[in-house]
Amino acid sequence: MNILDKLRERDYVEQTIYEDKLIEMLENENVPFYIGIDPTADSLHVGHFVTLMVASYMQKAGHKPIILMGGGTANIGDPSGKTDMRKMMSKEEINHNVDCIKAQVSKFISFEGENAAIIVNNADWLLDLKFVDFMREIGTQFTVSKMLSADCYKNRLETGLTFFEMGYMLMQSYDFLTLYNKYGCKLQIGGNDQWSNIIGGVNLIRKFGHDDSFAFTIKLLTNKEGRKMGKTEKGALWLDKEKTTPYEFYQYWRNIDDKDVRKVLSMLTFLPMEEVNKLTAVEGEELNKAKKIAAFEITKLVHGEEEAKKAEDAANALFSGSGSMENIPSVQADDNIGILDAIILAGFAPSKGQARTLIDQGGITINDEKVTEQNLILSSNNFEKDIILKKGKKSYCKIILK
RNA sequence: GGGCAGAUGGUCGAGUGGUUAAAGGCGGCAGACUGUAAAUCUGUUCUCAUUUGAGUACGAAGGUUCGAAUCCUUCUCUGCCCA
Repeated sequence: MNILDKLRERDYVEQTIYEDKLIEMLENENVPFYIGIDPTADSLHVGHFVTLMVASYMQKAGHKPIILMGGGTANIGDPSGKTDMRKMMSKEEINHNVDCIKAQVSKFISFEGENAAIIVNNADWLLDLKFVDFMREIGTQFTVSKMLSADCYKNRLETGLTFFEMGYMLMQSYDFLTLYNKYGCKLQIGGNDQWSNIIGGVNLIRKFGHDDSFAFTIKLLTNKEGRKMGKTEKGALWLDKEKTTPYEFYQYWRNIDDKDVRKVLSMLTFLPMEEVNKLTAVEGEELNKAKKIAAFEITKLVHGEEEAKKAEDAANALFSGSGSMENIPSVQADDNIGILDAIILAGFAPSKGQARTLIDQGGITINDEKVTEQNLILSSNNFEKDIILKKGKKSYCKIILK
């Protein structure tokens, strides 16, 4: 089975271009390919996860990943955020982010060995561009009428399309061209929302007389309602364990909709498809098994086996009473802390007002007893040293009195 | 450059001088039901204090008024039309 079919089997692939030639090339040579990541934060989130999975499969199939950091494009900001143009990020900031991201990327792809991945930054070539030269060399290769026929611009036409947004396509295309020339990069892989920008690059290379530039896009990870997965009340689901704890991360996948289990098993784990099929062949309550495995496997990929086990252990302890209480999320608190402050400390509410609401609504329990008293003081005289604070049905936090 | 329209809470979107901390939808959270699922129903959803209370808030800054998201002035931004 060729790699593209393999990716298709796992439902990663959305669109391809020049597919026959692409398959032929992938079968016959080791192809340098690139994925782009904007270093706008010091951690990746679930949105990047799928792309990294694909990159990983590609590397295992013998192809060389090039990770393109959008240090140049991150400078000016994302055109889709209309209201606030992103602040200029300093070089230090970007470098810091690149370092953090690299550590996360290494969990999926290898920077060693024969087809070791490399990281490049498009700031290296974009920031020094001369406008007129760029327009003459690259700008002449694009026709506005063609660009406007792309869906992504068509929609924007009514709400206001800036020149910058159109220029974004040129820059991304130029990235591909540069990587082609510098590293022999022949394939770009990206999210399907990037389709227009991606084929811009493919065609640009072809206009300069080469016929071996290719691309395919990856399906966005969405839930059954078509909404992007990985959104939580606290914002994005980060891959950094400081930002999203492994326990929270595990719980997110443990709680997904029945209808999405198959998708995450296939797209976010390396489990063989036969196993995925077997796991998801059942219905109803039985699917919980598949969810547990999905949660474990996905957490293991991102945080390592040890953290995944801890998260699983904590879940068992809290939900089925079988694991040890050792690994459940916990915070230290001063003795004689008020219940409201404890709730905030545990991260269950951002303000006392909301903590009160939670108590009023009967959503808070301590050691399985419902809390009704807002002025309750947690002191070591009345309680054990460790107190299990619970919000709602599935948020737990161990309060450790100092 | 000229004309017109608009900017409201996490989001969408009502509201045109006073019971407006601002309808309704979505989203979030909690309760019931359940499988740590979905659907459904109920409650809740600015901050602080909590018996009544106070403070902020309707793009920004001023002003009119006993009283403004609502009226006036200037500014910023966005869209549409004409050039």
